[in-house]
Amino acid sequence: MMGWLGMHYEFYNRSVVEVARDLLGQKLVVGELEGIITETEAYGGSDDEASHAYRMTKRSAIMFGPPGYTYVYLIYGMYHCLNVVAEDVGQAGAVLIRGLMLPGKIHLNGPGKLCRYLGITQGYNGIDVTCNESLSITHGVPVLDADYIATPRIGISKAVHNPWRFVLKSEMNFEQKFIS
DNA sequence: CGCGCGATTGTA
DNA sequence: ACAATCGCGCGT
Repeated sequence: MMGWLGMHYEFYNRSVVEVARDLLGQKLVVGELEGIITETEAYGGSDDEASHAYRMTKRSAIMFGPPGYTYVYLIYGMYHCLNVVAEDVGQAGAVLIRGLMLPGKIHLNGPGKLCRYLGITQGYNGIDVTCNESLSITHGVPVLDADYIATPRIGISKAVHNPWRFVLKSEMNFEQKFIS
């Protein structure tokens, strides 16, 4: 395919923590909607108790498969979460997309709100984002080391200390406007 | 086959 | 703080 600006297989075929970090600033395109990824989290395999792929199950099997595929799951019976599989085949890993900045400064903070706005449901599970029309990830804005922070992951009860959540600093400022 | 819980969010 | 809401995973 000529003129394809999307991230390639090799981009996702790396350490899931690196992929999570490097997805910051990239552009997520879903149908007619698009936005810059502002927040991610890395989830691993048998070494990560907080991950669905801590053990291989029917649901988490896709996290063991080839990188670059979507992993969409239902959480709390009412919200969906969008992930992109990382690491090589046989090595589990996926990046949770937690924040998106749309044109017009519309900020989707939170994985559930993000999927609800974009219309992402279970039908988006198992899509190869490196060659798909309805959902793709392309080059966005440059992100320097000084532009993001790493923190512990949100909403988990195990492996709580791993600093595998990545947030663009501009989003941190954005969030802080709503405190107090 | 039954049961508890979760990578969340909006409301009180 | 807490309810909403349901499919998955694990134990029986």
